[in-house]
Amino acid sequence: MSTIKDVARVAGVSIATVSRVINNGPKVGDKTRARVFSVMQELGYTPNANARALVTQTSTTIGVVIPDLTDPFFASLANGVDKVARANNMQLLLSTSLLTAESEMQAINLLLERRCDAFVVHSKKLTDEQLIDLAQRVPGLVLIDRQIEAIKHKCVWLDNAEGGRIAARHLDSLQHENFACITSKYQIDDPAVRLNGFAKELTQLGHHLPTDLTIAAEPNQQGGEIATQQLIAKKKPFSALFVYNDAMAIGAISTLEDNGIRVPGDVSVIGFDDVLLSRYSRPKLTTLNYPIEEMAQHAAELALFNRDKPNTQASNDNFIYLPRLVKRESTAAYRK
Amino acid sequence: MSTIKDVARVAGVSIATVSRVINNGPKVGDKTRARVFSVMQELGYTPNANARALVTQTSTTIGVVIPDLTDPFFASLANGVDKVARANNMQLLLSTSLLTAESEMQAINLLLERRCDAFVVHSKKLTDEQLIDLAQRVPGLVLIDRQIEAIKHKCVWLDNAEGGRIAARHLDSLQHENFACITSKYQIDDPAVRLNGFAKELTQLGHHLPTDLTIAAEPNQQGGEIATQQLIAKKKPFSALFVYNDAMAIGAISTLEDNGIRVPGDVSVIGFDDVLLSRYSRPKLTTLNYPIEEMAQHAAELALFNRDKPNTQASNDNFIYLPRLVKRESTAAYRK
DNA sequence: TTGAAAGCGATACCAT
DNA sequence: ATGGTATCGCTTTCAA
Repeated sequence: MSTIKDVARVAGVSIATVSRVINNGPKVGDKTRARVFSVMQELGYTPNANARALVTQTSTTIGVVIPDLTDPFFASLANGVDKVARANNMQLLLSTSLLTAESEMQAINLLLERRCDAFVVHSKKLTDEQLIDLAQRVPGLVLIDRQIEAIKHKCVWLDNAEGGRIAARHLDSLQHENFACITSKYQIDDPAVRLNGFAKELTQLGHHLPTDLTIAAEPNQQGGEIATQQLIAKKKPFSALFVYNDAMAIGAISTLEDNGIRVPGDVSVIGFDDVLLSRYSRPKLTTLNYPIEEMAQHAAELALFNRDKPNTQASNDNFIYLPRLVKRESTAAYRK
Repeated sequence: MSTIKDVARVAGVSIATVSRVINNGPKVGDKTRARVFSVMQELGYTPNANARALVTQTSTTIGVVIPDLTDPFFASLANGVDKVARANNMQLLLSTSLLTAESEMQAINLLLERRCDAFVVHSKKLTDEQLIDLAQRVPGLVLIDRQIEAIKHKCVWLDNAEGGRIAARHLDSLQHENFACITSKYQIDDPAVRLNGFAKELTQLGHHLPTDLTIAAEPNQQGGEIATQQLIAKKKPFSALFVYNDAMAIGAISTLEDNGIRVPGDVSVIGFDDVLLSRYSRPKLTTLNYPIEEMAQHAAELALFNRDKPNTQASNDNFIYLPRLVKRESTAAYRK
């Protein structure tokens, strides 16, 4: 692969001049510029971004840490960051973190070594302390889907509790009286927060969520199916079901219908996340929209901004997003 | 951010020694090694991957070009490459190409500038000539989902025609006699090849695919719905429907059922791709599995291999994958 | 076992 | 308008 020196030699100019041509620098003679260009073409010259990063101290990359690309939720997250990268002529460096704290840390370290200009990190396993330490050392680092008070100006997150409350209000407004709930068995605290918001608001509204009608399962379709079977087995009446996420909700619906329970005729079901799936299901799922792509864009822009500005952490900003109710077909008014 | 010099200075050794410690080099005194390590810790030293890439001439990155991350198909592709990257202690550099030839080329160029060690490129817009030229210049470049004879040892692709044939055989084996088809209106040639394989095989089997029962639409759920409406409007009988992809197939099913046509009772529907969706739909979709993640892994490994080996292009290898029929619930035997 | 120094491929400042 | 050169942070001989 040819270098700037090769181009300079063939074109009969200095590397300084070639550099100017590459970067559309000022003051280059028209003839010279043309000649250099044609040599670049001829040699198939491509500037070396690593060398450039070394001297300019900017890598024009944004790093993203997510557990896994195949989850559409994280793919949307990455996509949001990619949009910002494109808009700034930068590129996405992806670091998947799988499930352990160790690999989350390693994923971040790899990005650090690349000297990314900005970092959007989704971490559930690292401790608050580890992340605070990191955030302090790295200006352009922003956490997404995590709320840490000490560095809240570097956290972009969703108000999960409010999501639970919105669901409660929605079902209440449909005159439901008997509630049930399916949650995730993984304690990464989102499930608990959502459920808590839901239960509290229900109480506020004068209802009651029976503890034995709250089932935890794997947060996927099959988990939803299993949890629903357990729910049905309780033989206690319920007409409104709040489910941890859309995949589980779809599983729940299919099990309900397999048992002759109509949705939303007999039971209203509400999911969470508003992933693609929810629009394809039948009945189409009522759910809470999680604007992850928008949040990711915001996080990326914030990270980029922080990198340039020194410590603006005096800022009192709070980057909380609210889930939005998307009424589709799986919830309806209660019929006695 | 501290550099190797800082570490050397504080530790009272030369940068050469620090370098040896970083890379677990041989011949370093135990005391020295320990001291250097502790200084690295103390200073929060992180080696600069760009500088390292410059001198070693390897970036330990694999570049991927895909149109868009939000399409689960491409997310799976990227995930396959990421697996290989992880396995080799490398990282994923992502370059999204959107839709135009220009931006596809630009996406590739950006990766070239980064001096990725390997490249997995999904390109539908660039010409054969452009890609051949590229493949010749860049040893570690492999095309995925594209078949170009001149560089077939650098192409990993799926036999779409065979997919069509498999679908035809499946529906024939279920005693169907009247066929219809929904295809994509975008001529990136996959649709035509699939359809062609389907129609040809049908003819082989003594059937006939009426041209007016072949409808083209947008390759998404809504497109599937619209096409199905048009199909129904023809008022010609059909009991077997081959659809370009799963999203369209799910749209087709919902429109059929909205019109009182049961799936698979009245009409059998078969999709293509086997994306997540197909397992969540009701009835669960019979489809053709497109092993894109596996193909992507293969492509990445091939790219890595080619980078090391010089020109092994004399190799007569052919990297064709076959789609696999996944029977679920949307197809059934024809009932008169 | 350790250090000095060349060099990777660019940029940018200082001359001319 | 153009060239010379120090420099970015690191690896890697070659000497000591």
